[in-house]
Amino acid sequence: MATMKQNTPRSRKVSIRGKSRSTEKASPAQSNRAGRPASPLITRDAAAEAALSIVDEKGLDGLSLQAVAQKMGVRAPSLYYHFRDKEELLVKVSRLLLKKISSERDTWSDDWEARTKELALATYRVTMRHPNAAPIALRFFPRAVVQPAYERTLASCPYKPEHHIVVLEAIERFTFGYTIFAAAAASLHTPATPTPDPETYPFLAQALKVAPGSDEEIFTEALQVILDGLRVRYGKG
Amino acid sequence: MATMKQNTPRSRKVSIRGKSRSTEKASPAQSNRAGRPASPLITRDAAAEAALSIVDEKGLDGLSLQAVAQKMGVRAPSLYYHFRDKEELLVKVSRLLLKKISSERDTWSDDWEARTKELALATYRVTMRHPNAAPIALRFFPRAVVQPAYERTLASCPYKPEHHIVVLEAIERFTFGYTIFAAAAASLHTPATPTPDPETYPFLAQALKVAPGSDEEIFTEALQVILDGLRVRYGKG
DNA sequence: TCACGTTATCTATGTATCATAGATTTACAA
DNA sequence: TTGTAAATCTATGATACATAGATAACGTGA
Repeated sequence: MATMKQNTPRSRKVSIRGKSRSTEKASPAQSNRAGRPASPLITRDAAAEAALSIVDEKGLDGLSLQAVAQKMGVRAPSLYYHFRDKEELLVKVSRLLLKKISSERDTWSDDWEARTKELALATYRVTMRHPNAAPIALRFFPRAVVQPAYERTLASCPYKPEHHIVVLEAIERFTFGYTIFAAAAASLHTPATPTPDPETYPFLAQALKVAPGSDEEIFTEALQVILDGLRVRYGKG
Repeated sequence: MATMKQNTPRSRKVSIRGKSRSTEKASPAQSNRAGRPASPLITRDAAAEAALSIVDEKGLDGLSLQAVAQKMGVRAPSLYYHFRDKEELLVKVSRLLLKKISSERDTWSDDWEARTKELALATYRVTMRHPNAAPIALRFFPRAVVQPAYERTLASCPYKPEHHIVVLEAIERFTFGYTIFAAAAASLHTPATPTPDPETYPFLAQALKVAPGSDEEIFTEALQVILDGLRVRYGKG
């Protein structure tokens, strides 16, 4: 029996293993043998983080379970102990993105319009930091998760209840839609927007020439258009 | 020589082959032997149509080249004679969708705002007829193809050139973004929007109860919010 | 302290899909 | 009539998702 424990003490072995595995390329030999490790190598959160970073680096097509496993220093099938299938991992990634959005600020305004702008901008910024992951967020968008946020929004909404759905949908879908669209354009695989030929497309060419500031400024400005529109159309004081 | 033409005339054979192949499940034996057919069995357009119908029926995950080939009564590798890879087929599908949008109406208004609304609504309607295909349109959105349409829009745009980009982006991204978001919600894989518990989410529950009409009406209304916003913010008469 | 069930990984394998290579047959032009 | 190009096929390879079963450490109760 004592001979069974012949190898180096557990704690040491664990730390070595953990260390080498956290490096970029993981250990060259990946792992030695099967069996339960001293402490778990995989958590759902860590797997989601690994997946997100792979998507950031190599795009959606580069996201294989093997790549995730390699980044974590484990073998691909081990992930199935923590996730039913790949889709479940992607769901976790989409929630991770939502979490990043809500923690983009630590305080949020009380004023409805200010708060709305803050939330929209946070969504835009976080997504544009992970443009390749935007389609994941779109596909697995967890409606249930955002309900509390929407409830809070409506609670301080200055417009009449019969307009609430339009207000909510207009802002939500504009924000996510605009952002996802912008992310798709910034992502891989999308043909770059061609510079319009001034001869053929004089208005387009001119519009681009005198366009204001950054993409984010354009987003903010477009959002303001919606907020102005709501005020005009649904009253307020 | 005459003996070589022993079999039934070409035209007949073709029609038989074409007929059996155009049926839902294609011919049971799929095909008999290799070699160039009397007339081509595959066209790029037909393949895109087949792919779209498969996506409509079985979702994006159900879209395999084998499924497309089966629907056309051919073998999967034959598609590679017409497309470099699967992606090229998807590009074709995204153009097919754009084509359906522009042919949704046969006449378009001259008035800028009316025309804008028509185009947005056409986009919404066509996309919602193919919600599973929306991610394809998003991913392979052919910017170059829509440039002429945007040029036309700007040509009659009542606002100043320095606002053109915001106007264009606000409307384009709202339209596509809103639509794609709505499509994603209507598509497979998305957890159904949970009905909010009136106890926990009183505002949300109330908002849904007094919500106006159909989804399309909400979209139209939200679009009008933007158009109103543009008018307030950027003048006009 | 030991034995045993549980936990968390592994290896090995199966299956599906994209993609390529090369064979096969027809059309068409010289 | 004959040869070259066109358009399909079969056969095969590579890769990714997924499952099955083996393996080893943990933890708990006797």
